[in-house]
Amino acid sequence: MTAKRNTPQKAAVKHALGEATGFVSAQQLHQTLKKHGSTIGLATVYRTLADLALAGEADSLQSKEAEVLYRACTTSHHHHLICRECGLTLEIEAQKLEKWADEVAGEHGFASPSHNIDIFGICKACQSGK
Amino acid sequence: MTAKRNTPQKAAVKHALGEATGFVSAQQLHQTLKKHGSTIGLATVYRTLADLALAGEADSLQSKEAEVLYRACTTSHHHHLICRECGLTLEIEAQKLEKWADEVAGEHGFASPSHNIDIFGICKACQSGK
DNA sequence: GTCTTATTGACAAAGGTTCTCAATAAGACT
DNA sequence: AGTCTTATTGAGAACCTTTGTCAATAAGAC
Repeated sequence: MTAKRNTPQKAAVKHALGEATGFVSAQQLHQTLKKHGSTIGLATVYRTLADLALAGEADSLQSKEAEVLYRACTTSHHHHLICRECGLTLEIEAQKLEKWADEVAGEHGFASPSHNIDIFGICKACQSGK
Repeated sequence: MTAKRNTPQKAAVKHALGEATGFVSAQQLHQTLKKHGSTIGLATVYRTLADLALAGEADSLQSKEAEVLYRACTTSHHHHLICRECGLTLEIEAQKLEKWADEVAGEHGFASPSHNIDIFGICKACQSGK
């Protein structure tokens, strides 16, 4: 069996991802880690994030600037409400929505439906903040 | 005022985008255009597509492979049901959904809500086809 | 402690996209 | 038609994120 090993690097990435508020890029995480004294390599950050995303311990999201953003999250299926200014992220559930999406797919004869649903806006703090 | 000019290149990109079924990448469009004898530059294709997207004459979408896909579309707001196999794309409307997304944003104090909603699946043809 | 091998980190590709800039040509004005 | 201004083009370089390479390291098992 593929024996996974626990390394300080993986723990560091996990921790840094947990500390971050909202979504962060692999590059940002790498910078943060180095700033805190780590000598971790960029490739390792990418590899670890990909693993976490695969394991369902992190959510990934394509930003408009063509980079992938990650965020620590619960493993259950959910969507996001994201502030365009500060990156604040709320997890939202939507049973109705899941059902709706699957229904629409079914109506048109599509099998194995999946979906991308993310809502963006400006959060309260950023509206009043400046 | 910024005076836009009408060039054969822009017309060519528009036309090629209209001919394409489903979403295509800038690179694909560029290949297609060259295959048809055009000497258009890659940068021009990118620029034109960005303009079209801005003008609401084309829809853009981030693929999983980190490239941006474009598609000619009606200017009204809508979402997509996309086949993962062949790229067949249906435009779908969802008044309820729009309302729901805005409500969720409002409930959490978010202003200027917008959203990304795309549904993926395997279309009928691809299910039976092979 | 020793051994095996998953993992690391530095660097080098590999994409997609944007920038640069001289050359071209669209539209306006005669 | 001819001239002028300047938006636009095309070729390539530059940029950025991401993935691959590979010798060196160290985690876990014995």
